[in-house]
Amino acid sequence: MGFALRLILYVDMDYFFAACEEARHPELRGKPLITGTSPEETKFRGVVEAANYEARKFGIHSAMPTSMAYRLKPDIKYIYSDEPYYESISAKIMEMLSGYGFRMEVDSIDEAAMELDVADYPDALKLAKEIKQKIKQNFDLPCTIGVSTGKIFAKIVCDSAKPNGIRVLEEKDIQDFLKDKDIEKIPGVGRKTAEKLATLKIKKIGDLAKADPMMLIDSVGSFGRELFLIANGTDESTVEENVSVVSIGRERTLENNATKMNDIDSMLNNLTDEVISEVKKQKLMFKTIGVKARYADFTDRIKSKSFNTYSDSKDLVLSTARTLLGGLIGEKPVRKIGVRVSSLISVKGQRNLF
DNA sequence: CAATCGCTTCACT
DNA sequence: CTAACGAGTGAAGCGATTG
Repeated sequence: MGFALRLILYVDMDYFFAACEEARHPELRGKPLITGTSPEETKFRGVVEAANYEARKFGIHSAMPTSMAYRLKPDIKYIYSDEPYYESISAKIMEMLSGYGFRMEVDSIDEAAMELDVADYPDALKLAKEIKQKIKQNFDLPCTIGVSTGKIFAKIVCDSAKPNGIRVLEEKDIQDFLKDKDIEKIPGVGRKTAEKLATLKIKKIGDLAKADPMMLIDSVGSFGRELFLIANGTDESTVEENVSVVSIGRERTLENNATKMNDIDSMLNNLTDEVISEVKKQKLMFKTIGVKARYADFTDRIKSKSFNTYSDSKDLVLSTARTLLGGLIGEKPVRKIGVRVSSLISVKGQRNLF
């Protein structure tokens, strides 16, 4: 007791959007359920955002086209994701967690890391159980909690304990736990990175641990160094209280593909409203405005423009976005447009670094 | 030649 | 039948540009 052992507790809500729906509509429980990105009328143009575990039994998972989910399970229950509602539940959960007073990093709508100041694993396990039970009692929602000596280790072990689990990974067990796991279990390693590393015959985290760090850096840049350290049991990640936002954007698929500015005007106005209200809510100003067009053939184009002063003006976003999009709309039909602001500064004055 | 710009790529839910 | 299915949010990286 007493010496400093850094312990991170990582909370990840299980199938969060769908679980929120089960919590407010208990009659949905026990049956396959998905929430998706598009309204009921056009649901087949969208993708699955969350799938409960009954749905996953049929091979359904997030990011899968909704049309495919229906092919796998024709009588599946579908709900159009109600993100403001999930956001409000999330805020309450995060508030409850921050009430513990530990350093805490909110990673997404359904994930958070807490840096504990307990001195041993039994205390951390006890705390994890208490938090899990509170989330169940207060919100009727399941979650999984991972505990380890670093944020990344805690996240990986959390993933391994899903759903509805708790798992503590002690320092002495880390290497052994990691070595047979696929490298894609490391946050930040997706398909492309995995493919690059596969050409070096690296598929498991154990392969990473034995690799030549220089070859790793050659293959995936500075990320290679972090990967090597992780694989060898060193997690340098830190829990950051105020991870500042780099950009704020909204994008949405049009009801009908567009070929003229006229076709996108109202969507552009809506997206701009949403971006501006988020900017104001977070008390930010921006210096760069960007747009994105996705064509019917699913190729994307983006354009952006930077100014030399900060602003939070809706009119500026609207007029700039309209000009930029004007250059992207032509023969090729556009199915989706987006608006984004970046180069952000906090209104309180100081620059938004880190 | 360092900082910024405009854009592409990638990850993740 | 290995193409086609295909939303939304955001960070990182990179070559080009600029002061």
